[in-house]
Amino acid sequence: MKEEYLSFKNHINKRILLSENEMRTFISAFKLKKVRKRQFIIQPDFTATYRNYVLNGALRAYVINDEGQESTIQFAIEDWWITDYNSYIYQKPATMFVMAVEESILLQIDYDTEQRLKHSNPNFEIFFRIMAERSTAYMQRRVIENITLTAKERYEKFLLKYSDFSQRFPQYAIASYLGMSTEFLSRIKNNKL
Amino acid sequence: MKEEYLSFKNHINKRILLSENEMRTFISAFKLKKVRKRQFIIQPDFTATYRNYVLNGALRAYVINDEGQESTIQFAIEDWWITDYNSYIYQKPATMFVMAVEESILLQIDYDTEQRLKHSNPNFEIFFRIMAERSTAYMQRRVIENITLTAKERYEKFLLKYSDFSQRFPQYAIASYLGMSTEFLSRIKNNKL
DNA sequence: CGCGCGATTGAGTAATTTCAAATCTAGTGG
DNA sequence: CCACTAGATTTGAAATTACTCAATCGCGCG
Repeated sequence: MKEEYLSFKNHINKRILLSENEMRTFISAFKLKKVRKRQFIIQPDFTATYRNYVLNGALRAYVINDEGQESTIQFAIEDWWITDYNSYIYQKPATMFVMAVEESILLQIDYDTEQRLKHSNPNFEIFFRIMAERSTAYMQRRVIENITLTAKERYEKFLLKYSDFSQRFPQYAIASYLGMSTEFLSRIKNNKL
Repeated sequence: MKEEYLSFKNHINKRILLSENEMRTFISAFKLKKVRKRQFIIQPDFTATYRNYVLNGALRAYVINDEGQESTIQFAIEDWWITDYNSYIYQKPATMFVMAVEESILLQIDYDTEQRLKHSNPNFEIFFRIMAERSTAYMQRRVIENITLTAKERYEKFLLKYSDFSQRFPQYAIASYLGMSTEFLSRIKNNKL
């Protein structure tokens, strides 16, 4: 087992119990992929082929509406997953951009390989079920925060939970993640209200 | 197979392929539950024991914040599932209320039974994995709409997608689902802007 | 039949956006 | 390594969006 896969192995161990053999099988379904800064791994109209685990680096998923406004859907740094979820699970064209914000190293599994993996061993199926369940819970918490909190409260909560993110992603991306304008976030940060 | 379970059977068939035998096993893990109008099936501080499929009726999940303001998290009518998702999957105390808005008939599975069911047959595991995946995708679409659309746009999209809901749930519940005040929704509806 | 909750309306206010200009910053080529 | 530039952030002022509070209306349920 390569040293660089340690965090991934750890990630898996936190979710399911696998034998050494199973672990090897699981990990070997993933391919190492390096992406340069500003490189896109997913673009609208192309179907998302991969589910991506971030070994190293930082990426951002966002959509662009008719007026050209960006909305950040997801951030990912080390030990996070990222893809256009809708596109990946339904295997239909993406609506998102997923771009590397830093030079990054990913572990990629493609859709067909994932299906085969899951059918080959119920433990693998369980792993993806647990991932999906937690994603749902996570998304639901985000919905709740979005509809119940003010812009300032959303930003403060964001800082508490993801202090790393604010160092590694541009302010305008964070603003659009939190559903507010760049200017307004700037004013919140600098207490200009 | 009882006639009243037909919609449930159909719901399952759309997601996985089961033998007659498997279908019987699966369905028998659920218990029929009738709830009266205004009855709570989940309350804050109590752990959500059940995942609930709605055979008949209408329910609403909501949270109440420190200032006493309600926010609707989810609606459920026939052929929808409802629970406090966070509470159920992590088996920790709920933060939501789930209340029957109409007299309703539910199919309930409790947490332990669900675990046993999943471990007894990979097909059942697949079913819950697919449910969770689709929930994540669904939640993500809701997040996107929340951060990209104005109040009016959110309401219009809601009407298109869930025209049934606006008949069966009170206006203030829909407003809080969409993250706006009751008064503002009323003005949108009646073009008083 | 009336009570009470939910929906509507009006007026004033708060939150947030928009637009435009100024300032800062990081990356690029010379 | 520095100067330049494009992009990112900040600031100000005005406009818009949405909320709050209070009063009224409407209607379904007991």
